[in-house]
Amino acid sequence: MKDMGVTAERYNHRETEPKWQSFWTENQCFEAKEDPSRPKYYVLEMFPYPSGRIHMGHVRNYTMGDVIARFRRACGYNVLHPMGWDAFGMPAENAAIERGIHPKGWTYDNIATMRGQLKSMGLAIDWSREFATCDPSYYKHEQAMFIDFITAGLVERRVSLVNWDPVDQTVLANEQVIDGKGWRSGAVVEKRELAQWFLKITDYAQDLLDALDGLDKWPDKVRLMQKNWIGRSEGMTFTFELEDANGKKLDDGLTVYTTRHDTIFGASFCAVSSEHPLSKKIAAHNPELENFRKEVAALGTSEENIERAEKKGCALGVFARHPFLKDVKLPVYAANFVLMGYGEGALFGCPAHDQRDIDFANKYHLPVLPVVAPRGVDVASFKLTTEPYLEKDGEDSVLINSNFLDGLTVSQAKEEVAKRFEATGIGKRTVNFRLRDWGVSRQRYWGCPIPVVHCKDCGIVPVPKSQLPVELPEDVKFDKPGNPLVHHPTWKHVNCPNCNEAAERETDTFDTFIDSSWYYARFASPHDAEPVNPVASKYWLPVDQYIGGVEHAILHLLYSRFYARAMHKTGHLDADEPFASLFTQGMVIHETFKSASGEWVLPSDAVHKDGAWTHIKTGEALSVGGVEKMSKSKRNVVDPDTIIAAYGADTARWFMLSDTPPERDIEWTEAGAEGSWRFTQRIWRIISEIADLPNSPASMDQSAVVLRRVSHRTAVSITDDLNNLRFNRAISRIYELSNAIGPALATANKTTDMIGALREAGDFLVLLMAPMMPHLAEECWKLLGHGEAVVNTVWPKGLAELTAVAEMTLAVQVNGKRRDEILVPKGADRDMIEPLVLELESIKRAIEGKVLKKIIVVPDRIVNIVVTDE
RNA sequence: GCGGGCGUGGCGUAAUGGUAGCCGCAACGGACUUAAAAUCCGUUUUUCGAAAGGAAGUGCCGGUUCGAGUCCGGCCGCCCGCACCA
Repeated sequence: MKDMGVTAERYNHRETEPKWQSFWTENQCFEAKEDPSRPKYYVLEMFPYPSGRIHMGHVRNYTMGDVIARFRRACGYNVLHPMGWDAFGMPAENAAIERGIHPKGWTYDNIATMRGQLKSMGLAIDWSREFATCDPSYYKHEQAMFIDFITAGLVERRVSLVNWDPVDQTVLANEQVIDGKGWRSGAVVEKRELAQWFLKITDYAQDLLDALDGLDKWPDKVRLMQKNWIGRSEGMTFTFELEDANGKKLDDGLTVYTTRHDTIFGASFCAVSSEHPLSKKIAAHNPELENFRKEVAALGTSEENIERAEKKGCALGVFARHPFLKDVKLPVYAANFVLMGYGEGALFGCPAHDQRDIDFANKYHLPVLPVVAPRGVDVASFKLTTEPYLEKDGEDSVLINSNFLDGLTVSQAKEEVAKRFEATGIGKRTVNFRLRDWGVSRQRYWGCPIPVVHCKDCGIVPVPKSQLPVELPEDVKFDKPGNPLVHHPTWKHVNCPNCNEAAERETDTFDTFIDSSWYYARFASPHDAEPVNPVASKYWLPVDQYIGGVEHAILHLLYSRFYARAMHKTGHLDADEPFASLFTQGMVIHETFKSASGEWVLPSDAVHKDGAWTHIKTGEALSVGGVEKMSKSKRNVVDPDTIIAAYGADTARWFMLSDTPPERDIEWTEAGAEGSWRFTQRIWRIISEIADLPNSPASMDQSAVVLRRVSHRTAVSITDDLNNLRFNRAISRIYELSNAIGPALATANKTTDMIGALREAGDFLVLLMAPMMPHLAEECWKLLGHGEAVVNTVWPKGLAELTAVAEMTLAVQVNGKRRDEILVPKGADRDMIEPLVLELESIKRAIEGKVLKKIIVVPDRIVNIVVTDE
């Protein structure tokens, strides 16, 4: 180990930080090895997309993970803290299209830059496990597992409706469709049917829902969001008989899904999706309906449009027979609000008890018959016109106008209808989920190739595992719209692995969410020949603490949970849940400024003068925008490199952890950063002064005990705070400890015992802050004369004799209002306390002339004297 | 529309149902300095008071409790998620 050459003159982060980073690397401090004799701790932050440079959000995220990693390590855990790159995706391809750079070069260049930036933060990461998802050595396992998924029945290929950009020749995600137009091309987006690959996540809908209960270390909010997303509902599917306008029975029936079978007597129409087979069939010889279908398709898929669109329908000219009332016929419409993808793509409308149905009924002059009403209401006069009656929680409602259901409650009526449907065989109880199967095909180059071959004789043939990976060709051009893999002269032409005849590769690539659905497991054995090594994964998994943005609450986290189950089923993993504990951190936000002309102005160019903001150069008046998430477009981004260069990584880390609770948005301020920087200097001064003191043992002498108590109690509370990810509290405890050391240092005549306490306090201060400011801690530790590095030093424990409390100050209240306080031994009981408080002058005054009712004594908490006026 | 969360000094925040405002930022006063910066010491919820000492106070109204920032009910405001899911 080389001499680190510490001097006490100044703290120079520019020299110190790289020095200790090299030290940690050279000594392989953070390289994790399986060791069954020690408890493991796997801490993981959501890995970054290599977009170019790290931003403050990364700094915050990785600092939190790093504090946990270093803290757990000091506590004796065998810590795994890896880093990698979510490296496939559209921005690389866009860079290629816009600037003629190859996606691969662009991506790996970005990775190199960002790796350097992350290293400058001094993260305790095992870099030997690093990989990028665009490495063929990673995605080949993804391909192999996909083939296993096919064998296991977890994959389906089917035609589905997609948003198609006719100019860019590609499928767009819903978020990429803006006002019905492609976000890049501006072309009007079409709906098109394409054969797509799907992963059957719906097979696990119930399990994914049920298992949420066991994820008790996940935020309730995320669990609830997933629950709503899975969207389980219990209802019935049943079939109406259909007839034409002349009353002639048709061969087809109409099967609908409903959760409100109790309202069947209030039904006044049926509606099907315009994509429903019945609608398509009739449209073939009904031009009006065909026009309607086109109109619905042209509306696009943007949610905004859907929300604004008027409820519209087109009569099909057929009628559904009411299942219980043989003379009642319900007109059937194709309607723009019926989703083909949910239930049966068909429903019956009960206008009296559904807002959407009543809107539709009013438009097409259909009856509105209430069938549920508050118990005791006058049935004859209970009428509804524009607002449906919706039963509220706890309200006592019963069925009316409903034949054999009259007088039953909603749940009784549901049960009765269900029994009758089941008895006659026209319907059955059904559970439906909102969750859709996961479409994983993307018509993109920069993604993992889907490892199948299309053979005109053999059909779809998986690529044999021995031929994996199916590597992306590098010699592609982006001169034409669409997927370059389709235009590549040779790549897609292969022989069928089955019959050896000429065949074609699948040119679609995987959704990048697949890449990020199992990377955490690959980190357990990143160089293994199998996707996941069973011994390593058994030891390291699940991830003990996962940290990332709440924006991934649904997709990434749900896909990962599904993927673990799919890997379990195919023998790749021995667990179902990837992340035992989840933490979602807040964003980094910053003030914004706008010029009179409406242009965003850099916050660093805004100066506050005489109560108004002006531009530092032009003097132009500026308006203050909101405090918002850092974004390039609003020009309120702060570059971590600049901050680290100016103040050092420790200051940046400290600021990202302090003041604001980690789950909330934190505002970046220059003043806050300077405050953090000043504190690093203050620590350095304090430690330098302590280091100049002679060596002296910590004793229990009275002059030492006061400070020693602070040190030891701080250790206890910081341990608790870090175990619970309350970084902001841990930091305020560090401030308190340094505030206690300052005055003690300033005392002119220090006893030997006091010096011992000070030296101990210095040690505690350094060790306790080390997870947050690791470089400064190492430098201080060295300065204090310790031979071993902080990184190899165990976490300090508070001694019981110093953390124990002997005396307590209890508040003394009169009628709940604080009047005085009293110092008593810990555990003092009523008999001891009562006489004491009644002797207090302030209490005597407060209860004078009143009648004493009782005295509440809660030992070690409070005393409350209850008095009345008479 | 449905679901969830949050309202505490000038600001960020703290407070197992038990002395509201720890800690930080900012501001102000003082020390050091030729001066400034840095540093150190102090003040800083509002209000009455010279002081001692009072009074009010955690968005608003009510409830439970000896005691409510915290629990319950109802409003008001802000934020987030989902959104034609039959």
